[in-house]
Amino acid sequence: MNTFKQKTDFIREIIRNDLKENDGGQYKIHTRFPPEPNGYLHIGHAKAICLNFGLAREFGGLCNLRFDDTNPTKEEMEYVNSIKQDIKWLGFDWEGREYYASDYFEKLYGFALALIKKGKAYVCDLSGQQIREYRGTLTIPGKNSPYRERPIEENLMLFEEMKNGKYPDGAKVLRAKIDMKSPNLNMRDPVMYRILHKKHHRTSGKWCIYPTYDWAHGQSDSIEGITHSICTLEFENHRPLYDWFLNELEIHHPRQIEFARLNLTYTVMSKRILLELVKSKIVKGWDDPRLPTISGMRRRGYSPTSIRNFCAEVGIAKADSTVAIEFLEHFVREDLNKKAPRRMAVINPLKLIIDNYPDNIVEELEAVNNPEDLSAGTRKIPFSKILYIEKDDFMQEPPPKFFRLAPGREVRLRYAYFVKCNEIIKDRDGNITEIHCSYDPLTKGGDAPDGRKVKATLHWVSAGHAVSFEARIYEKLFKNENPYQVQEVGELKDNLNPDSLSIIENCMGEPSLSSVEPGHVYQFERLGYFCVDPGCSNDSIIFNRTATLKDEWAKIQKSQ
RNA sequence: UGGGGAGUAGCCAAGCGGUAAGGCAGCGGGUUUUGGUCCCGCGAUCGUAGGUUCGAAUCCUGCCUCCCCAGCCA
Repeated sequence: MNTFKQKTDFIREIIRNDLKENDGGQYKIHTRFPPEPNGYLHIGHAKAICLNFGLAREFGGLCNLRFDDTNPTKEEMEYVNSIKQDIKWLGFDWEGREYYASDYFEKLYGFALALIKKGKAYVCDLSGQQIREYRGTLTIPGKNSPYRERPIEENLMLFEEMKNGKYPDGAKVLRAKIDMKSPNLNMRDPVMYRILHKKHHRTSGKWCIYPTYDWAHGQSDSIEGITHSICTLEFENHRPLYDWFLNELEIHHPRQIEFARLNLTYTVMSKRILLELVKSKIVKGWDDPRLPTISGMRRRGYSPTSIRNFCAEVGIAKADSTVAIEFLEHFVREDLNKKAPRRMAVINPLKLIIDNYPDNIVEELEAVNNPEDLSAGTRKIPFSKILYIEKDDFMQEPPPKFFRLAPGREVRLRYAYFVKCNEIIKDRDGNITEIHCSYDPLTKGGDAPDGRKVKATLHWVSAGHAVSFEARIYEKLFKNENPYQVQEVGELKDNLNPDSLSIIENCMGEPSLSSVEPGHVYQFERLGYFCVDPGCSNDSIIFNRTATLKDEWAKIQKSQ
C-alpha cells in the first residue's frame, strides 16, 4: 500500500560509512525533524520530514520530533498542533519522542553558566544598534565590546539578574566570547540569550530570557543524542559555531550535514510570505488549496503517497535548485490514476437532446469504476433523452484537429451510444443553448456492429438525474515562474495570478456523486482529479480540482 | 570585497580516473469506449581555460557565474 521510494544520495552515503565505522557496537543512527512552530508546514518541510524519518526507517534508527520553540514572540500552540497532524498524515511517526527546545531551557541555562565560568561567555550592555556596529562588516573585522572583559563573578551576577527580570527587554544580552575578527560573522561573539518579557506557549511566564536558536539548536541535538543533524544549506556557516559550543561544553557532538532546500516554480516557500498571504486574506487560510502547505495540498486532493514519492524522486543534493511545479503534478497524477474512482461530471454543461430517443425511458448503463484497477468494480449510470455534455466538446466550426462533436458529426457517448449532431439551438445573443442529435440504437454500449469508428468519446450526465455541485478550479498562485523576481519585496503581490481560483457553480455530476465523503478524490473522466471539500453540506457539494488530466487537445490549441 | 557553499540536457539528478544512469518536460509513433493510462523511439562531452595521465565529468591550477552570512529570526 504505502510505498516509500528511496534513492541514494550523499547523505545516505555518509551514513553508510558511519555505520561501517561503528560496526559491531550498539550504534544506531538518530535524526530529528526540528520545526519552529511559527507557521504551517509546506512541501519543503515534507522533503525534510521524508529525509529525516526516512533515514531512520531505512537504517534502523530513530527520528525525533522536536519543536525549536525559542522565540515566544512568533510561536503558537495552533502551529504545533497543525505540524503534528501534518507529519502523521504524511505517514510518519515519532513514536512518542515529541520534544521541545523549551524542555531544555533549564539545561541550556546551566550550560550558559558553565561557559561563563570558563570565561567563554559574558554579559554585554551594548544596544542592538551598537552590537551591529561593533560586529564590523564582511570585509572589516569587528571590535571587542567594552564589556567583553567583565570579571566572571560579575557576569554570573548580571546573568542571574537578567534571568530574574531585573532588566527590560534589550537592556543586556549574554554573548559567547569567541573572536570579533573571525571572517565568519557567526563567530563574532554571537548572542546566546536575550531578554524577552513575553509569555511562552509552553513555559508561560517562567522565563524572561530566551536562548537564541544558535545557542539552543546544537545543544538540543546533543541532549537528544542525535547522531546526524540534517539541516539546510544556510546553516553551513553556523556549523563552526555549533562545533565551538559543543567542544567548549564537552558534550555529545552530532554530525551536521547540510542539503539544499526545495524551491518550486510559480509558488513561494517562505514562511514569512505564506503568513502574509494568509493574514492579508489573499488566500483563504493556511489550508487554501493554492498554497504549497501540507494542509493546502491535502485539501486540494494530494495524497501522502504522491508527496512522499515526489520528495524521494526530487533528490537530495547541495546545489540550489528550483523544481518545476509540473514535476509535483506528475506524482499526484501517477498515484491518483491508480487509485481514484472514475465518475462522469460536466463542469460547463451544454444541453444535448436526442430527438429519436423515447421520452420517458431511462436506461441503466454499466460503467467501469477504474480501468487501472478492475477490482474496483462497476456501477450503473442512468441514460435518457436529455443530457448534458461539456461545452468544450462541441464546436460549430471545428478547427482541423478538433475531433469532438460538431454539426453533422458522429461521436460516442461513453458507455452509451453513438450520437450525431443534427441541429443547434441558439438564444437571441447567438449563444448555443442546446444541440439536437439522433442516436443509433445499434451502438448501445459504445460499439457499432457495422464496424464504423468515431474519433471521439464524450462524457455526459443525464439531465433528469444530475447532481449539481460547485467546482473550484485552481491555477498557479503566481504569474511568474519565480515570484521573487521583483524589484522590491512589496511588489511580490503584483505577481499574484488573478485567476488562481475560479468558482464554477451548477456543475452537473452523475447520481452517485450525491453522497460523498470530504477528502475523497475522484477522477472526473476526461477532466481531471477532484477532491471533495470539507466545507460541503447536505445541500451543497464542493469539489476542488486537484489536477487536470494531461490534455493533448489543450496542447494542440496552444500551438495553433 | 572577507568567509562558507555550488556549477552534469529546458527542470531535477546519478556518476567517486576507463570513456555521460534515471525521472519530469518536449518531440515522433503504436494501443485505447477517458485527446487519460500504457508501450516504443529521439537529446548533453559534463561553467570555462590550461595541466597531469595511455585515458578525466571525475585529479591539479587559474578564471567565470550563482547562492549563503553583517537579526537580541529560525
